[in-house]
Amino acid sequence: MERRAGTDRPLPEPTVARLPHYLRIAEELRRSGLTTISSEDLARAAGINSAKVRKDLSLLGSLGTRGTGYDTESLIMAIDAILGAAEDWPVVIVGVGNLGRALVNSQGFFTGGYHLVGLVDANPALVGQQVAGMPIESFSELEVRLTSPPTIGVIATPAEAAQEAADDLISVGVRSILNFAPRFLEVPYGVHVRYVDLSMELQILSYHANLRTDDADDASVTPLHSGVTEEKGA
Amino acid sequence: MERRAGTDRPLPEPTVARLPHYLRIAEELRRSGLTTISSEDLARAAGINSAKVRKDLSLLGSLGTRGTGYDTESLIMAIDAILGAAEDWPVVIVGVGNLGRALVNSQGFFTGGYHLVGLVDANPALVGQQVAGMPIESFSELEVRLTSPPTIGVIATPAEAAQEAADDLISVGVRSILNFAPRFLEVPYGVHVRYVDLSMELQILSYHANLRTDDADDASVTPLHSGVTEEKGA
DNA sequence: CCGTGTGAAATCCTTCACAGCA
DNA sequence: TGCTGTGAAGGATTTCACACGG
Repeated sequence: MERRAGTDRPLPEPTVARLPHYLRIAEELRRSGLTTISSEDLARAAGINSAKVRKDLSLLGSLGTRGTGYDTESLIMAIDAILGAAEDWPVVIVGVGNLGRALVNSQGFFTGGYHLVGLVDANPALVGQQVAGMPIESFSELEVRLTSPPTIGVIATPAEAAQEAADDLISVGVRSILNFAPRFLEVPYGVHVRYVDLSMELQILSYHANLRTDDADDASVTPLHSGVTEEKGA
Repeated sequence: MERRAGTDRPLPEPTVARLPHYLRIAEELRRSGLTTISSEDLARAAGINSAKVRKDLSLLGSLGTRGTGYDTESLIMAIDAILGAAEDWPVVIVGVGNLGRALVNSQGFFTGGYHLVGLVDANPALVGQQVAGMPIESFSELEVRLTSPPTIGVIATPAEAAQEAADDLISVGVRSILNFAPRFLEVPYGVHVRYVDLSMELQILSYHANLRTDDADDASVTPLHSGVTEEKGA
């Protein structure tokens, strides 16, 4: 395995969060048959400014051609390489309620680079049922069945069950967790957690709605993904 | 309507994004019967550091008591006031696929301050069906029925339909949009958009998994919510 | 004595602006 | 000439560290 191009130090998180956007846009371009794109156009499509695009992409190496722009194909390959999108990572979902089911059935969720290898629920009434062809198991069943640890664990349980789900996932070797439960997770050093909290998103939006109510008018737009990130470990 | 306490200028976005966490933690404390909490403990529960907590809360006014900490009840009231969580905002969901259904049925999504006033889908086959007691409508039906604009619009359509959904929502007066579709939305000045992109979350996580593969070990934890935000308007 | 509130320092990210290559 | 790559400037947020009030 080669190291990636220009950089050696880890990319800034904001940059990492934008890479999937660039990737998606580039893939769309490819479908449209376009072979190059300028930072200006990429920026427009992503809703950001072109300097940010250039800075981000320059961190992946020298992908562009002066006077021309970025080659669609090279862009896709470079971002794929960084995000590991070529790897087809195994994913386990814990918690098969409304959200868990929606994720399993959702078109886009497992697009490109991810496949479901397990569906776990603590409710014995659900164990044994099938969702989209995948049987629901207890955690111990999963543990016995899997030969290698899933790369990513998705927690879609109620808040009360989230910490235990995390502990279980970590015990089978998961080091990256996507947590939909409204709970902060305590995890050991080296484990990565991302939080997606749907009700919180509404609250953040209503802050702005509320501003407009009190005040005159406000006028900013919050874009592309939310994101609080806490450093654990160090 | 009174203005809020200490501040007059809008809060920094990272602070706004953390307020819902503090709110949730404070509500839990209240259920546990605790009446005060220190910035240190709050920080631990939120997975951040205490200076950040104090800075954030100081922006809402002087809520704490030196030597003691923050009063749970005052904290809740202050954050509720800022987030408009006492208002019970009307919400419309566009796109009743897997995700849309999951949101409608999801416990936490409409907790505290939000209620569903409309469910829209462009698919005529779905219009007329009921989901959790709410009938699915076409957009024009919604438009005719509503007397006042919903505060928040949630887009849970496929990517191709997202821009049109946004345009429709804006045409009925929505100024805050939560977009689950993997598409950047073009919106006029003054409209707020937040993006939640599930497949993107996996990609961001696998970046870190990929790092661990190439390198030795990495050890950061990405916390509380992701977030890219683009400034539109100004 | 304890823990908040807060200037000041440090860090991180974004934006500018332009040199340099195609 | 056009557009990338990038030092340098600017802005924003986090963290430090400590004075002050309870």
